[in-house]
Amino acid sequence: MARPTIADIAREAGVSKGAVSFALNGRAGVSEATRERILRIAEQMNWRPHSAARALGGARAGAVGLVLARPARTIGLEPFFGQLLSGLQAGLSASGTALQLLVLEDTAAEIEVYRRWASEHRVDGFVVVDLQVRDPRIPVLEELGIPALVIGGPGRHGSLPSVWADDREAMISIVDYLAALGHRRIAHLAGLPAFQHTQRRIRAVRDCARRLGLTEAVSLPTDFSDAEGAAATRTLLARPDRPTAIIYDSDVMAVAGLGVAAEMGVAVPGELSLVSFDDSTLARIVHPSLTALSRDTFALGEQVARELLAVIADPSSARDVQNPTPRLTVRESTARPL
Amino acid sequence: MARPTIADIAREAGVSKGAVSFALNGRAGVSEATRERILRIAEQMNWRPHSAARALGGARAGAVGLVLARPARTIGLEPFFGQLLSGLQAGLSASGTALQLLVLEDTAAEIEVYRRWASEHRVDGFVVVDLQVRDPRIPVLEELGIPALVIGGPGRHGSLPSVWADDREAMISIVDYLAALGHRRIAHLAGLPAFQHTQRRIRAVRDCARRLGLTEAVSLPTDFSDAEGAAATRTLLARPDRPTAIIYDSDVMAVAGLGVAAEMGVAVPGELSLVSFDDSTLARIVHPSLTALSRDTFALGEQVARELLAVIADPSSARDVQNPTPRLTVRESTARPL
DNA sequence: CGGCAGCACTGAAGCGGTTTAGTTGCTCTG
DNA sequence: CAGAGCAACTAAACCGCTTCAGTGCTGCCG
Repeated sequence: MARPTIADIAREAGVSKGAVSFALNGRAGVSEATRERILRIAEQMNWRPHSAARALGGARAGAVGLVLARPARTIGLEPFFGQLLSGLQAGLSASGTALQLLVLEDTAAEIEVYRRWASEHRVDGFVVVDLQVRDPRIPVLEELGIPALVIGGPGRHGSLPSVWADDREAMISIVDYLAALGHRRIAHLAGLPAFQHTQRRIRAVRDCARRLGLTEAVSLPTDFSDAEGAAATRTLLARPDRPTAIIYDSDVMAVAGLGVAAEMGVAVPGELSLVSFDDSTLARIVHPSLTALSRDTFALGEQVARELLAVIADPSSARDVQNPTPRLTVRESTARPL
Repeated sequence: MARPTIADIAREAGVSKGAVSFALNGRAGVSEATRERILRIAEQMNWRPHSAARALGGARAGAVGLVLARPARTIGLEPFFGQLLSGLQAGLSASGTALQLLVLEDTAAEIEVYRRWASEHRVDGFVVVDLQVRDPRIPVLEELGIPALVIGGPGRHGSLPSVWADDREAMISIVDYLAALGHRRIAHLAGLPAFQHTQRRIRAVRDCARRLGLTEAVSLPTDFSDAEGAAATRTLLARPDRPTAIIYDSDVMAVAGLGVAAEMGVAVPGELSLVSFDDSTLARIVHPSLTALSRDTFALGEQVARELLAVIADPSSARDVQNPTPRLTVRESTARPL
């Protein structure tokens, strides 16, 4: 038989469609004996719910959306996203929820997709990343009234629940570590200034430098690309009073910076210490391996999935959850300055 | 009004639901004047189709599936997938088709997902990657009778259409290039032997070495991980008659190998030339930058999307399409041997 | 001018579930 | 022992859209 339906099961079991529906969804309304009989028949007929039919009738769509507005090519490169994706799926698969992924170029298009997917009932909720300073996506999602979970914060993300890690503490731990090694001239290659996390990290560096009396700590914004990371590193290293340590907001930029140092004949870690704000296999496999801030991105993804599913099931359960503060993993790229 | 339906439009336009459906889907059955009136009203009411309702009634689900059986953490690292993903989406978005992505650990689970998604009507077709030697997924997909497009080949992929590039020619171009530089001891760090493309590349190296009289060309299988890439490189470089050139099946392994060479004090490209079979930003940002085989993975994704949509629209249009053979991009990691 | 093809459109029947308003038949209670 | 209360189940509506068998009406041809 091609694709049995609950009507087939009902006929076979000699009950009504409604009874079958109750039985299959573990709801009250059928006796334990009948439920088991129905389940056995469904199993034996190899029945599977038709996701569209379920989504109709106002029920859940059985999927959540993750929309990324980034240049297509950075997405494959950032290990962060792969890890996050896997974690999300691990967390979602428990409830049989699928993940709809879309990568596109800008925030305007992203917002359009939120609108479309929400009105097409294609997803039950969204995961929002790369929180911006005055994020235009927030009011749209609030207006749509669809469950959405923000990764990042604490910060302005309206009424939407979030999962966040303490970027500020993490950045302070890096600067403290470098200062303890004896570094006085520290530079920070930040990401896009439009992102909230970039702002927080820049502020953390500034505050920390002030506290430690490091007058020369600078933060330079970039677009997160390897190209700008390399260019900025080159500029920094060409200065007469070049920094003895550089902190990169992403591992890709850190690796690019490492390449520039090698090219310019600046010894790492002898003459220059490098730290990446993001850890990944990438940071481990280069030589010298990079001291980096390790966070469990996979676990973050799982946590996000759990929270989002909770909000979908019960919108009033929305809350902000803190993810453990990332810890510094010391490798070969940092040492005392000469 | 909350979410207008075609019934609302029909009432507003003073026609039947059927007429509205015809108008909105560009089908015959309404006059041009009526169609425009209906479209204008739909637009004005901000109507969007309910994807589930459409998928019911036997129509399309409006999504295709990409299921990857790989360790979760490699997925984020391989730039190849990110690029492919973006390309796929670029190709799919034209027809408003979404991509359902799932990453899981093994092929058995992958097959289970094919079965489930197909019977739940969640997707209209699948993209299949990492073709294996006797791929168990092929017969399942054939049996399910659902459109599926294989990336990779030419090879045994049953009746399923494919998009493929000539790995063999590509590998030969690498070996020829290295031989022309004067290398005689060439090693090849291959990927998982279970993959068809691994086998093809190994055969190409062997045939080419024989033709050129390179008796010492060896291929070592790995699991594509940076760890095995590094370990195998270490083993090779520790040999008394160590190779003067190493070809890596992936950029991640190549970067890991580069790290090992630096660590062991083997100069690249002075004492050792390195070539990666996969190009990406990664290959460009390390120092020395890696000579690599460049293919337009984004374009590949687009092409795959186009072909898959064509097969979904008309199963009889299934065919094998060749993607341009990748070309070698020479960078800093290759030179004449000492 | 009758007949017939073709166009524009209607009305209703699904698609495969969920949900709700009954309907039985039974037990329990006062 | 009447009536309430409940468990177990049925029947039918409904979700939003597609599809198909009609139904008028027009226009053209012989």
